[in-house]
Amino acid sequence: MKNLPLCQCDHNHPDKVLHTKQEMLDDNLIYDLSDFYKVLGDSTRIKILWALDLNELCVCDLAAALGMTKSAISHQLKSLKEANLVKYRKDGKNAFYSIADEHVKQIIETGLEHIRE
Amino acid sequence: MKNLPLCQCDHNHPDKVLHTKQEMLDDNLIYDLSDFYKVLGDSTRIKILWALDLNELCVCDLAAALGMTKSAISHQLKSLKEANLVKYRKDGKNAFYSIADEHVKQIIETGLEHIRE
DNA sequence: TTGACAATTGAGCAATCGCTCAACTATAAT
DNA sequence: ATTATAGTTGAGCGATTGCTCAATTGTCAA
Repeated sequence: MKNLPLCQCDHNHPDKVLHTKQEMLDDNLIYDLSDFYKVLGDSTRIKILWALDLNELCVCDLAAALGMTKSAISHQLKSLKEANLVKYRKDGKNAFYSIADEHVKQIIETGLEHIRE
Repeated sequence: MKNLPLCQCDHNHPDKVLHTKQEMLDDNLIYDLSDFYKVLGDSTRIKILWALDLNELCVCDLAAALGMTKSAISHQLKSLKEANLVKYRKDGKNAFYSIADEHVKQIIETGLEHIRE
């Protein structure tokens, strides 16, 4: 049997379907939210956040601590900066990165809580 | 100048680098955590979670409410199930999905709080 | 001014992701 | 038994992702 392009079964629970449609989050908010979690959905970026939660670090130190190239770290820091998860200050040749706000730690803690069941 | 395979500058702040290495989360925990957030990093899955937070729904209702195919929804439900974000009960031909636990709503709320600054 | 180094950036590539499509299973009604 | 429908699954595709590599910028020291 062919799979129709759109499900035809909202005669099943039309009230629920309608209710869900009406209460659905705004599309832009959905995209912002999933984009935000997408940034957290990478092991390198989690490591960076964890490291920066311990202390402020320059790109070079981060690369050394994580055993990765400065380039790779810098690329990921860009994502984290755009998501307002980290901030930085320039000091001479160095760029010192740190956690943007206390939210971040809370979010990581909640995630850890969930996976630990 | 060539980019060396590993950063050589831990003569910069060797104490910080060492401290970061020592306090780094266990690798498996890092992977589990990023995998968990990866699941939340998709707009379709966020919509599904939001919908299921409103009321229990079958695959067909979800597909109707989100304007997607049953197949697409079913694939995503599989990810959500594996991440312990949703659970389901069978009733005749239907599979009714719902939110696995109260954690999920809290995680979404925290995310929303962050993106709203 | 020159050279060294921290950091950023863009192109490119392999791997992963989310969807479609088609086939399939399972249950219910006739 | 046959038919219809709910749901699952695997292959395959186009798009995205995370890294490497090379080039570049900016700052400091000689």
